[in-house]
Amino acid sequence: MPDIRVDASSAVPIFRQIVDGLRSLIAAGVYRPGELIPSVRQQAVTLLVNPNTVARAYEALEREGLVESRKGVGMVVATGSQPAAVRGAEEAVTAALAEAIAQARTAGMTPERIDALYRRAITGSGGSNESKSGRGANHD
Amino acid sequence: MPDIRVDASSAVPIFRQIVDGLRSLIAAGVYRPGELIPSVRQQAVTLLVNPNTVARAYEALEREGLVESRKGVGMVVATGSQPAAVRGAEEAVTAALAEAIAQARTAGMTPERIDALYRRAITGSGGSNESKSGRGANHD
Amino acid sequence: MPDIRVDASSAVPIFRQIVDGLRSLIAAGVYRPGELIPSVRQQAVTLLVNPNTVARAYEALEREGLVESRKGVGMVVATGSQPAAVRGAEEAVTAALAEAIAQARTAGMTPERIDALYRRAITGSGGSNESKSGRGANHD
Amino acid sequence: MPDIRVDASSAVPIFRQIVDGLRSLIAAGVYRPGELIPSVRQQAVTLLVNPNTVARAYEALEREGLVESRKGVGMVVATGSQPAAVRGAEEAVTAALAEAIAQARTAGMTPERIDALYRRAITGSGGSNESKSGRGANHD
DNA sequence: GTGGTCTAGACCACA
DNA sequence: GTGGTCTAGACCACG
Repeated sequence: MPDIRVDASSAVPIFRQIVDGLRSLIAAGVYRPGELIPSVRQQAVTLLVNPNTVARAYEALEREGLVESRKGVGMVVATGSQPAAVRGAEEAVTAALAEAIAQARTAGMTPERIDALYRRAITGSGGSNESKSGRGANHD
Repeated sequence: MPDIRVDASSAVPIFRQIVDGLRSLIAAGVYRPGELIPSVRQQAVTLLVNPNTVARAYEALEREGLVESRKGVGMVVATGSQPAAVRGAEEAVTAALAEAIAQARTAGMTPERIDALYRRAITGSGGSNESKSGRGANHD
Repeated sequence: MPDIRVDASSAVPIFRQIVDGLRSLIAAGVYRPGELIPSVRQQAVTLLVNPNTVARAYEALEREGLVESRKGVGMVVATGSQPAAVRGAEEAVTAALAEAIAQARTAGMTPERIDALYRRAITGSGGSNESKSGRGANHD
Repeated sequence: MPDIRVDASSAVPIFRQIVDGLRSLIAAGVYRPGELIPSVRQQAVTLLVNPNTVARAYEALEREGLVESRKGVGMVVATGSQPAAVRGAEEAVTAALAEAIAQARTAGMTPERIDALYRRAITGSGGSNESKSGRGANHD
């Protein structure tokens, strides 16, 4: 399923959804080094978004070093991009988690309470890791 | 910490920082029902922001039902606001955590990996509960 | 029951609540011409409001001609004030109704629909005149 | 009447007039789900008000769930907004009517008298349904 | 003194 | 182009 889905009514900007989506696909090995990613115009048609938005996303991916533009050819996945994509995704997730945790701390929550909320959030969203996480967590 | 701090260079809007800060203070019981919160003008001086920005935050707090505006008097903390403030803060944190987790999942991370990132994020930001992860705590 | 009740958390200004309350008491004959109404200070204590607010209300009542200030004595109900109070109350109510109706019209509601809403509003608030109003309207 | 009119000298705030006006247009089906409503700047020019005032109205409409903001695009009418708009408008009118009726009751008016005032208010403002109301009682 | 509203003008991210 | 946010300064009703 080498396709991305974009939610226009989401609070997260469309160009960022595209960046995150492609980074995930590269991290997961769906797009392999050297492979061409869809052209800006094609991607725009596929996702039903403005080409400028796709171009902006591709530009960000290029700055991240995950793709390279080959003149006359298009954007190709960079060599060694897969671990970089994994790292980038983890950094993004860690930053998001840290922000949520900071917000919780300023609200005066104890680490235990934050743990409880995290547990609830991760189990409530399709997760099923309570048996192998080695943590006797009781999610409520 | 009987005061709010505002970071103008943050990505989160100032008025939202004020909302979150006051919600936390109400949740923590610093401001009790019936009590007056600082006036718009006074708060503006304290936080070094424009009065309109404070007014916007107060308006949002009123919509949340945490405070009530008394014309000519000021904004008083609503009765029963404390549990509502706690609930509101937890909902906001849970939503932020859920969003981060969703992002991680789309990047193909395993729950164990997400757990590791969460652990790193919470210990690196002032937390200190990694030793007691046996979790005898009752999180509710 | 010659007392007024004031709701500080209401949207209608306190001074107006006092005006409306006293006007109603005069219209109902509870306060009769020549009779003294409570002093500003006493009324302020009774209603738990700012004396300035009571003074403002009394001023409005005096402008309406419902009460007169007798120097050294206090505010007395004016002669012939009862029908004037009735008239004033009806004018206020008519104005409020007209405003609601105008709002409904700009929303594109038909007179029949407005009638239905009015019927529902008046029966739902302690009224019991659906039998004598002779209207077969179905209030939904 | 595919347009809104704003009365700056009215007691009702301009931004609320805009909210009510657009809600009516959505309720009437003039603006359909998915459609763009006039941009903040354009609406400001049309109504001769400050863009901030329009933005404030649009923000309120978004909180009501009647429109959604698409960054860089504009405000689009939300799906299922039409019945919601009708409901919202009727709730507002009913509340206004109920408030007027409550005021009348505290003034000691009988339901019949209130009916008479309502009749007068609705016929005096462009209505013409007094002939089909089947009501023998025309109290004025 | 209080909050509520409006104007004017600016900068930003996004599409 | 769009909406989102912030500043500055003003006027108003209310208590």
